[in-house]
Amino acid sequence: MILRETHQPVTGVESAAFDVSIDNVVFGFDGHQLQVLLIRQGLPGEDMESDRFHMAVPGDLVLPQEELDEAATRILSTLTSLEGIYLKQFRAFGDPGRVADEKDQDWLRRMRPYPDRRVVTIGYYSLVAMENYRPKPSSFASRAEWCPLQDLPRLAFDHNQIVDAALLKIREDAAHHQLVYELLPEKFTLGQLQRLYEIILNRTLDKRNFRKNVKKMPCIVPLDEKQEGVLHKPAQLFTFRRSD
Amino acid sequence: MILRETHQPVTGVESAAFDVSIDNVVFGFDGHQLQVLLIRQGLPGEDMESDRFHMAVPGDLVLPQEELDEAATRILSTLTSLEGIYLKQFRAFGDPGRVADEKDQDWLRRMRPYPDRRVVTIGYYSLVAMENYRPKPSSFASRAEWCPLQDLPRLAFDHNQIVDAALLKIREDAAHHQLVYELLPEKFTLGQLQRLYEIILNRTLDKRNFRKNVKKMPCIVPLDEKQEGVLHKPAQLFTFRRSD
DNA sequence: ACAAAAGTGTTGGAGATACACCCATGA
DNA sequence: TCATGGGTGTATCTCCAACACTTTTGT
Repeated sequence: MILRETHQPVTGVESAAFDVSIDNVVFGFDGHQLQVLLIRQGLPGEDMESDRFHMAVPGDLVLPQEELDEAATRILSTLTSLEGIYLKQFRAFGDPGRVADEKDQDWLRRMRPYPDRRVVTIGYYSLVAMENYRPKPSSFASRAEWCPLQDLPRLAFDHNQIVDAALLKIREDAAHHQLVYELLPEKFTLGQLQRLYEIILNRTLDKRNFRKNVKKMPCIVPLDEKQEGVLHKPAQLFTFRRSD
Repeated sequence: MILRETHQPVTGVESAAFDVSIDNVVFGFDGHQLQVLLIRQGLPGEDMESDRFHMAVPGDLVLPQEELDEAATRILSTLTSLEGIYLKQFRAFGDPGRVADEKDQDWLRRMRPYPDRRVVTIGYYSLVAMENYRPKPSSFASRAEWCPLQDLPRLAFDHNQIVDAALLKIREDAAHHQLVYELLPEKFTLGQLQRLYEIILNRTLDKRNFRKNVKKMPCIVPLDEKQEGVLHKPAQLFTFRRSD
């Protein structure tokens, strides 16, 4: 039976209305492992260290007149001060109970105008060169910080699931030679580039074959510079040329 | 400025509430071209032939306690009687004006309890063997019918955009040797299979090479049957074995 | 001198591409 | 007999995988 078929308004307004939110999974790369950007969703006046279960991926409600992509950009920059980052939508999450867990209710009741309203969230992911971005906490997000993917704590709502889904997605995308660019600093070594691919693709690569392929890519160009201060033979530095 | 930061309820309830809907892009294959399943969203008592601008992809609102995938399945079967079809989420559409067009307002005002509410829709796509499914109209959807992808009319809301996005998506997925199975009848010829790939991949394939590859797939098995009633040499029929 | 990562070529196999003619049927 | 799509094999090329040793720096 479809309510709208009767042309009568649905009864129980609140139950029919949804909130729509955005959750951004921001991946960083420190040269060794993938990291995820988390915020501490503190309640006002609460000790920030008190409870790790309020760790969450940076997300918030979409405003009434806002496009989804715009919302994702706004929310990320508000919560983490990250600007000019390419965000890509990857999936919607709409389990009716995704926000109903006991551990999340307290926060919701204090921070959301309609804490009981069902929330459908749109997941976005993004890749960031960690060293270029040292996120500063905003007043709302009590703290933003990088966390290695391996030791993610239990996150708010269904955010662990959202991170997992985002990871699957970037694995797919990387196999197709997309992205990657965003995760590295402006100058990088071929060793770093290879480690990044190995982590994303989740397998080891042959060094010589890898370098052969890299040489064929016109967008990766060598610089007249070498690494300094490393305790081994210094590597040549490379950079990306996007306009090629 | 973030409203929730103040811990005050947002004013203007209606403007902050969203409807969430599902739109299903169902592709069919008739042996020659791709088709899309459309419904005529007639207003009650209106002549069905009166206005082509109410053609739409089968979609409706998500119910308050319904998972998104469930909603997609329910909505498709309610509107088209199609059952047991694999639906895959591919993207969310949230342009604030996506439902505001003049041509759509009349229908919304009569069929939706809150016609002015912003609607975020989650797009699903699906592939169907056309001959297995002759959709019967339900009472709500005045008529469901296949329409060749080439001559889609102007559709309701932003459905043309949604169909385009779905098409892009299945092209991607087909390059990865997924799906396809669903689009063919139980018994098919290699010619049909090749045409299907050519249409989805949007390029021509070499017949001999194509057949070489097919022979290597254990899931495509020859039958002891030939085409009948065709005006050329009858082709051998094949079928899919999913359990291999 | 040693530890640690950088850097460098060749070979063999698998898979993709290109290509042209005869066959069976219905009209 | 003709028009239509069905059906078949070979030669070449490109891409990918496997594989080991020398080099340069800091300590």
